[in-house]
Amino acid sequence: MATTGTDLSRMREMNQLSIVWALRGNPPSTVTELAGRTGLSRPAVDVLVQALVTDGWAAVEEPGAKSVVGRPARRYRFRADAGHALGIDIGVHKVLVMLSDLEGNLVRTVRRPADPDADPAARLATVDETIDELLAAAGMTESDIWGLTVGVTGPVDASGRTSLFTPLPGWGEADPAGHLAGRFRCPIQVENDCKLAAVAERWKGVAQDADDIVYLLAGIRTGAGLILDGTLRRGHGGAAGEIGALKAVRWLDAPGHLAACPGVPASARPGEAAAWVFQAAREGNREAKTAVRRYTRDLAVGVAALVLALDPEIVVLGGGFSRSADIILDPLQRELTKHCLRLPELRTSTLGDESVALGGLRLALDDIDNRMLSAELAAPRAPRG
Amino acid sequence: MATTGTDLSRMREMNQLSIVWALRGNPPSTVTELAGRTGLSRPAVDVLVQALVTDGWAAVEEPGAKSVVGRPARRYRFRADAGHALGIDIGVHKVLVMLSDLEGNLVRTVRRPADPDADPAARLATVDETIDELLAAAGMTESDIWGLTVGVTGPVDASGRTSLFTPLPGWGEADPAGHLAGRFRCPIQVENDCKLAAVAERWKGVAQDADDIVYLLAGIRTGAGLILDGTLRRGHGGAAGEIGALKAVRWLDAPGHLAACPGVPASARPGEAAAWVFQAAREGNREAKTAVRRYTRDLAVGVAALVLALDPEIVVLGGGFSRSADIILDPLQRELTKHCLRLPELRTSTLGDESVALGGLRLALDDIDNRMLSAELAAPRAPRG
DNA sequence: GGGAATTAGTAAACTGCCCAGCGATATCCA
DNA sequence: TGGATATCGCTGGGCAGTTTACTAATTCCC
Repeated sequence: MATTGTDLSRMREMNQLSIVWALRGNPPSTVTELAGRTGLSRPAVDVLVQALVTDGWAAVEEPGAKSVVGRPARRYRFRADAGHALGIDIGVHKVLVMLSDLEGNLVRTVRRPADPDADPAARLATVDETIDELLAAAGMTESDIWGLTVGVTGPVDASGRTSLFTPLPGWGEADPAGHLAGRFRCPIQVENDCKLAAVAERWKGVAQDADDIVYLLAGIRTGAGLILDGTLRRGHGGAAGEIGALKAVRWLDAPGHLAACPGVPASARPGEAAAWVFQAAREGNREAKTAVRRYTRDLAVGVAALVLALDPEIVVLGGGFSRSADIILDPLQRELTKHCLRLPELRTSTLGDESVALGGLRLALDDIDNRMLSAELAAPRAPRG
Repeated sequence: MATTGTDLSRMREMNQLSIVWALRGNPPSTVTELAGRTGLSRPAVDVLVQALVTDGWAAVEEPGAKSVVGRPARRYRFRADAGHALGIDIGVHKVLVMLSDLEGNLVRTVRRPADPDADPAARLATVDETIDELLAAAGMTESDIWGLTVGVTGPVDASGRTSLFTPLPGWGEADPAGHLAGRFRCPIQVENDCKLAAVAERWKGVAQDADDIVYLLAGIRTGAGLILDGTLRRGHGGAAGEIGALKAVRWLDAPGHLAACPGVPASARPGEAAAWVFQAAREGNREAKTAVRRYTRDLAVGVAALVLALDPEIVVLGGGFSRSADIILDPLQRELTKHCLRLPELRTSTLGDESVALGGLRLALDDIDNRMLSAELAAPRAPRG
């Protein structure tokens, strides 16, 4: 811990930041309210917030509703539109890009389909087109983006590559960060999709109240993302949560139990087959119920390993199959009870397929915050890393 | 993040703390050196360090060796003896108590044997006697101790109980924190022994350079402790790392392969049996080698699960069997290679059976540091939580 | 409608802290 | 003994936040 000395100017910066933090996420606030939140005196807040206004970080909200006694106070709000962030989900079947302001309010979302067999160059071209469409529709340029995160499948190493393995054809050689660095000057993060989905669940999903979360991606692929002490865990090589690679954990084969269920229409694609089985199980089809039981049995081994390793507060069931949580949740819970010392709460994701892009937004916003905390905040422009 | 406003007095406290941090762990320092380390000006450091001296946190080191040109500078040192911490290991066969000063320098260690079958009351009585002996020998009283940590077997919940399970007879009902709170007024932590050993390895052991560590306790019992991002992970219920509870992970049975090896002397106690097998394997005994192979095969499944779940940088092999690392390490590494995506480095603990008490010391010292950071530091007395 | 009550905005004086700079001091070395 | 070098101790200046007091703008209530 290299606690470093402080002087007056740094103190002023810190107080200014504390006012930014007190403004953000709150309705337009009076100087008195800000003084209460920050612990500073009213005159101090006054001069600091006025500096924020002249720098463009804050704006005066004119009177509005006046229903209290005394002189009506000026209200200040954080100018969340001073900067923006992008969350980009490069999936197998789609590219999804979300744009938010500095407070995390969604400004615009653009989705484009992607060919599952597209090579990396074609896929990145689709990403570029999607970003083009979104920026044009929002009336922005690359320089308005202060940070962005790309979500991809497979474990991501420190350089932003997915060298170990990935279901995207040829993607091991792709360098999305390098590609996007060609047009964006802001910091670019690349992260595994499960990890981003986990972040999203804690931000806007069903796990907002928990600090220790295992996110389970249950779909055609199976994966996991871990949040411990409120922070995303990447692991030393970015491969945390890849428990599916263990042979004793039958995650690779687990979805096969669904596809192999007798009665599945021969023409069904993988995702459709699973949906068919879940629906059949719902209607009482014995063979479908067996298939689901086998699936959850295999799924549970890996989940139990993660639960025992990490002792989380909540396990979030996400991914495509979470739409059929009504069928999966009970058998999964029964299986987990067999394995675990202490059963964490099981919850079902409600974010749908936007979770990866959403988590990417959160990570980009966190990065912007960190840069604001370390660097001085001058006029609102992207604080450089 | 509730960044709160700062005023002058708080700034002074922070600067004073930054000087404490700059003094600590360094040889006696001149004002100029401290100014360089903290980024503060010389006069500021001067007045702050003098305040530290009058408060008893620092002391002047008189001249000493003078081999430089110019007027010799006064040298100040941190008074590490202003307070002390205890690390207490309540094991099955022994009670070990270690005393250190605020810099973590070991002052004294006392060890007493314990009856493996002793009930909690008798075991706590042994703990008390050990502490008595140590305090008397060090010429201290309970009030000189600013923080202490107790290491016990089994997962420890938030209340300091080991309610889930423990190899110590009757220990599930024991309340070591409550017992010690009777004589110590300082904060008392209770923690799982594997977790403390992991902390010790990062502090003074073989994993000082790593932030993501899996500590493997390999002995008559098998267990694990996790350090991620440089911090001990307890899990929401304190049961992180208890992967051995998974049936697919054969940790409970693994040591059995050693005890069941043909040729083990019938009279041997569990630990001696294992030592015999390792020695026999070293001498080329085929059956012993098979037993070791089986042991490491079972051990590796759980380790692989932890490695895949967390993607650590280093796996530390500790516990009683780590004395035979020369025999275990190679087969373990071979087994792990089969299971893992990316093999972390395997290292063998060198701390012996002091690691639990040592880790307890570190945790107690960390707690003291945190209290110093949050509270103001007046005269040196235990900063209250 | 007008005064009391209440709350916000503003200006001044005050305190505390760090910094820059200067002369005094202590030691070494030629 | 005197010069070189580096620390020590002190003083004035600047800056940030607090306190205090006063003015301004409303609402409430008689």
